[in-house]
Amino acid sequence: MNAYDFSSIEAKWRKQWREDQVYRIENNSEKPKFYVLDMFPYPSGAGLHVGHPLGYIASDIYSRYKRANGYNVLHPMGYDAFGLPAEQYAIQTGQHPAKTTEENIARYREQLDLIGFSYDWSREVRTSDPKYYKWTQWIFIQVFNSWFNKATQKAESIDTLISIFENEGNTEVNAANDADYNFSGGDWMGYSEKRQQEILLDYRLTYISNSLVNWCPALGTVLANDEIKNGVSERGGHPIEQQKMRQWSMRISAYSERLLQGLEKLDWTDSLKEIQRNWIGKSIGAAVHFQVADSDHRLEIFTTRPDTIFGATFMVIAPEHEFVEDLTSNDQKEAVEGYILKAKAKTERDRMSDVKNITGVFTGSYVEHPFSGEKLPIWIADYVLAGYGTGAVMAVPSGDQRDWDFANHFDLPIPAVIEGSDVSEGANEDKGGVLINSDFLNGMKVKDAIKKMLFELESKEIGEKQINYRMRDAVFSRQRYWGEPVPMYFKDGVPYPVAEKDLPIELPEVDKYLPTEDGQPPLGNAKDFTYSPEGDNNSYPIELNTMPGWAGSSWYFMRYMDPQNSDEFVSKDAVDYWQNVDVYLGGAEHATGHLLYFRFWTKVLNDLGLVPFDEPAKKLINQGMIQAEDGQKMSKRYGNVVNPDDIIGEFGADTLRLHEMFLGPIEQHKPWNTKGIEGVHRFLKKLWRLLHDNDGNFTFSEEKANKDELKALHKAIKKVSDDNERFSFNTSVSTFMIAVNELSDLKCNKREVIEPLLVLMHPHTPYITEEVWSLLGNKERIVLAEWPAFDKSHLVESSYAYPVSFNGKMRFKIELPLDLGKEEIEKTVLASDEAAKYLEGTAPKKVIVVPGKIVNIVV
RNA sequence: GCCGAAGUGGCGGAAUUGGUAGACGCGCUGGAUUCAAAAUCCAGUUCCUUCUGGGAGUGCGGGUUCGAUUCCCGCCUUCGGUACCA
Repeated sequence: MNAYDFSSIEAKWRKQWREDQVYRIENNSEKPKFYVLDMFPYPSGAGLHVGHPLGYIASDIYSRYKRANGYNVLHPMGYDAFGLPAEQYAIQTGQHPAKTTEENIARYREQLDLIGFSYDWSREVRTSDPKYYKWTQWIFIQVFNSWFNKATQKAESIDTLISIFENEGNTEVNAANDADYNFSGGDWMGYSEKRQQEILLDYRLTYISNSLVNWCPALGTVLANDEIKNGVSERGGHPIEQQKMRQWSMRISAYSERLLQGLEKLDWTDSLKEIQRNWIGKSIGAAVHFQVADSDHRLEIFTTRPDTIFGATFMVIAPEHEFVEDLTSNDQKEAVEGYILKAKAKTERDRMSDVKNITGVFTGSYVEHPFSGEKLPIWIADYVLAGYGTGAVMAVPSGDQRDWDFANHFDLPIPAVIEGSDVSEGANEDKGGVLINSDFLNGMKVKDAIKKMLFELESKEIGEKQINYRMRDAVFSRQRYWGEPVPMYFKDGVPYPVAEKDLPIELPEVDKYLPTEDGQPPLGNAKDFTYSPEGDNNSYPIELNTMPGWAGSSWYFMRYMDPQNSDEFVSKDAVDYWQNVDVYLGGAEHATGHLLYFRFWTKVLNDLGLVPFDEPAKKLINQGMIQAEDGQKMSKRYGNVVNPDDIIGEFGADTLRLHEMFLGPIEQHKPWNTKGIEGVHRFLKKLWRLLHDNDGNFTFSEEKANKDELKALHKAIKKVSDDNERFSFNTSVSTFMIAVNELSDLKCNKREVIEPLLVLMHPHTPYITEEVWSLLGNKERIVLAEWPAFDKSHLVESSYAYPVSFNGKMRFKIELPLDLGKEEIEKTVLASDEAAKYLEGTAPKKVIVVPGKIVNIVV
């Protein structure tokens, strides 16, 4: 044996570990469980660059560390394999996306294997595998067969709703729904099956609706709100249009409150929780009904400031508001129609870039102010959004800047209702003031005035307290090929779920991946894509939309627990043992997408009694991005991609792992640094030299370790344990370096010290530690070794070099026994020659002594 | 605009509970070894300075404290989220 030959060492152990199946984990164990999960990747054609494995390395270190500490650690990996790029490629080349996906996965696997991860690959999942998406479809059907009971704040089986309908109709039921009609139990019993199914669809947790969606013509599909950034598609940056389309949606809005409250008990970063809170967007206010003058209509508005109602001088409704036509007077008809036409023509982007441009039109109608009786004009303006609240607001120009801008532009009155407001300059949105010009609210503080007004509104029956959420239901249809088929067929225009025994509905073959000529999604190209339920000779059309990318990733963590189960999505035993994820690692960019849907599905499955927890991941760590050396994003386009395979070829996987960790804190963004890699590589060579003589022969000693050697070791045990516990893997690397430097200085290659050190380092650098471990004659793999116990007696010192400060500035050190009392310390320090120099003969004003820490002298 | 996170040497970063600022590594400088190089080793490396010493210093300005990178107030910059949410 000679120099540190990482290539052959790593190849040897890669093979050996695979043969020994050292990373295989059982569902039955006496040990406590621990679940460490990485966000699984989409296998793109470009392969991995050095930024991708950062989080995987960190989670691998943590998994190995936990395993060494006696846990049964579930640490799996798989692929989020459905997605747009494979399909775009298929459209261009005609290759089946399954084929390119397969190839990309093989490439990913090769790269991941080189790095030496401890994944239990027997548990791999792929969302595009029919054996997997069978259960995605099955969960979809469970969601379809559920409704949300607002009284219990839980999803329940649709059967309980049906029996309520049979007995008492829908007037009393408190459900999340889209039904704007009432019926009695008798009515229900008299309805046709079709009508009943249509009604149920308004209550189901997944439902079909004709709703305004974000249509992306370039991608040929609709997109969810979280897939749009700055008014264009996140993928590709294409323009978005608002369109009414028939879509499947999921009623995530029913879970707004629980998704919000659930954040409290999660150990996620504050910034990530804040992003989710903002996205959910809870606001507490009041719904107020304004009687439209000379009309039967009552205009319902939402406001968070009911106290400012006396400052309302006009109403504004969205261009899409349902009353637009009814409220438009004859002489305003032309103007209104022109305005609405213009508003419709604007894309999302135009509207956003047009914020400063104030537009609007008067309808010709008025409402009556419920307290003053004054007539207030109703305007239409696109600064009011149809999708939020009721799509109508009472405009209080002195209290809301947007209303102020609008009033200022159209010359409408701006009366102040808060003391001290300067309405000539702008609105006063401060909630700390006192009410004026407001009848019975005069002199009250805003908070009290809101309470009083709510009471008045409710007693006059013209309004009530209301809570609104910004988060909308999630569109669940994609007009694409490469996704899970929706397991629904249509009979008489009504959707029915496919029977469980007929799942999965497999993706049919098509001859082209584009929409059909009559505008159907790509699945419309399939021949005979129909379904015949048992006992029915007819065949019915199957839903042609596929599921969105987030479907498979919303529950994958459960499948890893029991990946081969063909009878259940996961067995009760497995999910009871493994529970939810203890540590989840991934990027913060999934804050409003994956991480919300992931929580949502978990809550639904929990409500339905299918899993015993209602949050998927207790702790979440967001790893930062590695930028290219030039500070830019690492991308093929800029030609600055660093491939981990190349680094491994030149320095080995241990060096790559160590270097990625040494770059800085895991959650921080940081540029790749090629120079620094030689430093960690040198360190590994130094470790190697510690155990090899000048001729390259392996050498070590069986002698007992002395005090200094044990001190160096136990200092490292303590520090590395602490650091690993708090995911500070960069500082554990520097601790290894310090330990090896000290042992090199001490010329210590004693087994008693080296073996525990190897175990400490093993999570970071599995290959070299396993090699040395086996050279030391160990038969068991280091992968299975126990974490060394820390013994603080090795660190106990009898004296300490006290830093002595004058006015907080460290001047010199003085070695004193640690058992010395405060007074003696003070006396000894003040009597020292060193101190005399700084005291210059004067007595100190004050002396602070913190035993074992510091001495500070004030002069 | 609003919300969140962060600003420390030439560079990546460390300082975990208010207690020696700059650990560890890179880079750089000088030296040893070598015919030479690679590799390795040793010493130095925050800045200023009148250099056996002194002064300044953790984005900027204040404050609390014997003592502040750490706590408080006000600003600046960078990054991330969000974008008329009533």
